[in-house]
Amino acid sequence: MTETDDDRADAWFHALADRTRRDILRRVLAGEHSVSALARSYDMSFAAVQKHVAVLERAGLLTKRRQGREALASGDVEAVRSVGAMLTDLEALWRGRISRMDELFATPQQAPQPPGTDHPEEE
Amino acid sequence: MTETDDDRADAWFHALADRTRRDILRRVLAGEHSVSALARSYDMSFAAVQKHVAVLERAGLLTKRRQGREALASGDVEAVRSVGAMLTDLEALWRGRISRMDELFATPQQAPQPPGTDHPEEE
DNA sequence: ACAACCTACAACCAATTAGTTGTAGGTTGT
DNA sequence: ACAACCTACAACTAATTGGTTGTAGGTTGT
Repeated sequence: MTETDDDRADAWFHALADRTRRDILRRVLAGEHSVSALARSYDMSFAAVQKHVAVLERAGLLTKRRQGREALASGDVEAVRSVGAMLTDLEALWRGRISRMDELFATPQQAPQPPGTDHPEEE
Repeated sequence: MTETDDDRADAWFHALADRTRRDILRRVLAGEHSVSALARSYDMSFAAVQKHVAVLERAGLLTKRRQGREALASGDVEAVRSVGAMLTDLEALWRGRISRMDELFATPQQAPQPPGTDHPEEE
């Protein structure tokens, strides 16, 4: 699998960066809804809503199960918690200045790291 | 001022939906960095990094202050917390779904809810 | 004064996105 | 069987995005 953490985070935040999708997510977290029931709630075509649902599904923020002719969508609260955890990690960075400490202690010369984690000079 | 909550949330999540911007945010949460210092950390043009910083700034996730010829960027942890709070609200919606299921089992008869009487807290 | 540096912004390009309409296939009730 | 319904996906368009290069103005050190 080539799915990196960054890929997952990209998908999460991209999915959340649209108010219609956030609203859909709210509804399916509160309870199961069929795609067509969701579509009736918005002033756009069924296909458009279906695409939004697909984006949320690809990001892992909701799951669908098939019941007869309907596709019932349900929010995945664990995924939502994972996104929240990412932000908590950001807060921790702020609190602890972890990045700066790494630089000061762990790198006598320079740091070999994933894409562009060079040392940012003195200021 | 016509900045709605949705506009703000759109900007937040859009800004976070790019791995370069998330990395920049990590750095400036850990400590102040000049734009050019940031730019040196990534394999792209200065202008590209500057645009990413501008996106984060417009979203309110970082602030810049001018010192001499440098623009020093610093992460705004309060904004990060606000984003986290949005996700917590989403979780609360999900918890409400469980409460309603409880209600369903608990009250086979009638269920006109007197507002805010009970507050089932469990996970 | 002047070269080196830092920032800002415009103009452009390729790729992606959010919407549309249209078509096709599976499910349900009569 | 058939009409009504639900879903999926393709094809298209307009707008946005993430990158580029180029230009211009302010700051610093010699």
